[in-house]
Amino acid sequence: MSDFSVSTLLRQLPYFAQVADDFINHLAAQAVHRTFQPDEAIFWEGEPSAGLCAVEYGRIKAYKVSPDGHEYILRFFGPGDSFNELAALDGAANPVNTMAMTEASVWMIHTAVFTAALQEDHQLCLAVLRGLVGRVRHIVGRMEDLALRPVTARLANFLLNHAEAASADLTHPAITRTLIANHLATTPESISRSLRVLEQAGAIRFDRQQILIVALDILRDQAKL
Amino acid sequence: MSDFSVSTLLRQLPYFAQVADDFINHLAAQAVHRTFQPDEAIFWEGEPSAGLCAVEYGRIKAYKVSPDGHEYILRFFGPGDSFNELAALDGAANPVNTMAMTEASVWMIHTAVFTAALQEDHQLCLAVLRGLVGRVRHIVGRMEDLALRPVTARLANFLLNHAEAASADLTHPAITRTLIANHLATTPESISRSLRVLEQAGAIRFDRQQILIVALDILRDQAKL
DNA sequence: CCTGCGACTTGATCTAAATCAAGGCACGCT
DNA sequence: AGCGTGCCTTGATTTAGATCAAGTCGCAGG
Repeated sequence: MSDFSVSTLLRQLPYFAQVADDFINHLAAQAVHRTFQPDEAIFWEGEPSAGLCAVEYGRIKAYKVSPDGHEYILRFFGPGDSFNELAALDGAANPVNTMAMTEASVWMIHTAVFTAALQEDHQLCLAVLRGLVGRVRHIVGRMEDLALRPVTARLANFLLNHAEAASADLTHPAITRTLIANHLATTPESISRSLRVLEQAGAIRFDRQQILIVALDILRDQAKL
Repeated sequence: MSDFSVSTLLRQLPYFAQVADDFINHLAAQAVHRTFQPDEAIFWEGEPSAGLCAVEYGRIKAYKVSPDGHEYILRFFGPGDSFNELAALDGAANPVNTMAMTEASVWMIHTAVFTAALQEDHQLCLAVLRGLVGRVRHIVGRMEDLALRPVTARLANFLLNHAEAASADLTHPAITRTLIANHLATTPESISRSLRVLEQAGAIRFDRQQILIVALDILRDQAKL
């Protein structure tokens, strides 16, 4: 904990960038802190809203599970990310399962506190709206991927997205191939083969377990954008 | 046009339910009207924002096309629906293509007008936020479908959604099997075979080209929810 | 009534990707 | 160093669903 400040964490969230200091402090004072072990569930789909969550540290996944046990990961979160906006906004059930992939520290703002803040602060409302619009645009891209593109193109797309976004860098951490597979709605084996295809095409290289992007243009081509 | 009133149309949109009359009239005064022939494009993906669109009459589809010509329909619209909120909200390019499937009449509110309204009216802002949250929840369900469920389950799910929602009823209109196929990211042949499976299972019946839902519970079971 | 067109059905292949099944490699632990 | 244990790779096989190819049905127009 030491000199960590929840206010600072909240301030980093795009939603709260424009919000007055007092307001931030007010919210921060009501935030609830929890830590999680690797593979520990944070909350389950269908449960009453867990409120708005902000990641202090650690890596988290949001996922769905099919009746026959297949996992589909909708999104990864890292430090400075927030999640569960949907339930925090409408007060209905959590839309997905979330789980800590590493040790993680999360601050949670109760639904009632957050919605009250929205009622009061027009700027906050606009910021959340902006954030949500960006989210939907991103999701639409992912749907297009799932509906229209083969595995290799989805993978190329994934690598492109994460080339810039440091949010979930491909480097060492807990981003295993199985995780990528579950995120792209495919299998580890297919990821392996597709990585080989991209390597053959000259888009990427392997440096001792590391995926290195060699040619963005070739990658873009493979992504069929 | 006769005694049709744009204000009344806007008032029906969930976004504008709580907004003051003057404000509605102000927006209505600035709305641009256009009609479209069957199979006529309304706007293209990537073009500058066409603004917020409201359907007076007709049936419209929002869709993406892959490089190899496959079409994926994200959503259908009918009278009283609005679309292109994303571009209207952030002013960036239209996220998808839209096309009139039948003769259609659409009213468009310029992006600048709409965003100005949002700046001014907190209630409007909250209403749009609510609407968007609902949209994302729905989309997440569709993603889960695409990622985790086979065609028959997706189809069962589709039939369930449209059993209540009169918005796009399965009855006579332009909702052909090819359209359903493109909406569920599959082919007309697969839809045909899956319909047969659902019939066999006792979930639906055919009455001269019509799909009739016989047993909601069996359908729910097939949807693997 | 015939004719032709468009959408649906049905069957026969084909194919991308999932599943199944060994190995191999790297790292942590004793 | 020796040895698991996980994760990744690679190959063989299977399968859901796409594609290809005929028909069939219903309807509109002559």
